[in-house]
Amino acid sequence: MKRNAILPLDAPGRNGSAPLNPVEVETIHLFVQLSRALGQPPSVAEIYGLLFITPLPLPQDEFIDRLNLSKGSASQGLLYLLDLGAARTVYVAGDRRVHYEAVAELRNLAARFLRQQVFHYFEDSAERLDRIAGAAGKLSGAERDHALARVKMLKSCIPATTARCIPWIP
Amino acid sequence: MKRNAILPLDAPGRNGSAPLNPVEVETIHLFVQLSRALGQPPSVAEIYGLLFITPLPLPQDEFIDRLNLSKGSASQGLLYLLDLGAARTVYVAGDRRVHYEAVAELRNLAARFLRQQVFHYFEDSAERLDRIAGAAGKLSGAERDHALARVKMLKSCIPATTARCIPWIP
DNA sequence: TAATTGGTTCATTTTCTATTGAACAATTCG
DNA sequence: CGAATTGTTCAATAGAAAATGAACCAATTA
Repeated sequence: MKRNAILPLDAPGRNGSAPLNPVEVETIHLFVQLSRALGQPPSVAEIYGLLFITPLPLPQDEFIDRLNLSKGSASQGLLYLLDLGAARTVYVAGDRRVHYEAVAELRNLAARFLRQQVFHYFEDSAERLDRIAGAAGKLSGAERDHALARVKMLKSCIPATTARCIPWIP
Repeated sequence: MKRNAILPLDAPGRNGSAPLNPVEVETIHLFVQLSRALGQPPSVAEIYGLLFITPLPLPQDEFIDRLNLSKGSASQGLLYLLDLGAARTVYVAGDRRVHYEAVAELRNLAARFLRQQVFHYFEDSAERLDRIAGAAGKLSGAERDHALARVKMLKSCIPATTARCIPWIP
């Protein structure tokens, strides 16, 4: 059976792991909400939320136990956050496990997110617009004029938008 | 059976409706791509794409026939676009059917989209942040300090982001 | 008034996405 | 070496989201 993706207020804390306190619950809830706006999976939001509010680096087990996640979700979610630049690994002496902490430079994070998750889809749009313009040349009068005007509109809009949204940092 | 959501290059054109020409196909494809980035349903993107590239107002039937959509999808999609402000209705003399045309002021459209579909999720975030800060006060030293710092960080970031993204128009 | 047309709604079905957990490295420990 | 620990991968599955189409309403027409 699948776990309840909604907040595990009653996290069992199988091992020695404490159940989530109210601050943690609310913070995680906030990020889950955010994730819906941004179209990211809730499990990833839960992981980032806990990372974000916890002052110490956490190992993978901690997420599995306290958030009641499967091994797979925890592993994948953490790798995803690393790739996104939203988490980094930390060395902890005397512990073989990899520990993670949140990257909390939210500005850079947002920029990276937009690039990787949103504007990625626009990469070939310029090329496609050229193809459309080419094909539009072969249409009859009114249709052609309208199509060319539309292409022009998109051409001026799409790159402008990406440029305007990411002036901060690579 | 369900229709193929991927581009109906071979649209049958049941009635007198012409199959999609290359310009239309490519334009629709572009908007479908865009819709993935923005988390909107493909059928809505198809509808908007056809609206956007067609010089004349179109009635609902046109979408059903040419995009091979179900009645329900066409109706819902068009209502959704109206609500979003991405389409408007047009009166066409001698035709009882409602006709639609694209609202192509892309700048305003983007602003409206962000407000309705993205920032809507942040509405109660300030309230939640206050609650988190309240609960954080009851934690022990280091945890409390960290939590309060995090809340502060979010408080300065979230409203700033929404303000920065929507300086253009209501 | 009955039949037709244009349109919406919503329960069901289909498709897609996220999550799970077992199988599989790779490393360290005894 | 064999057992235990840590972590990843991926096929199977549960759940969420989108699309369908039949039932319905309202307006028009014959």
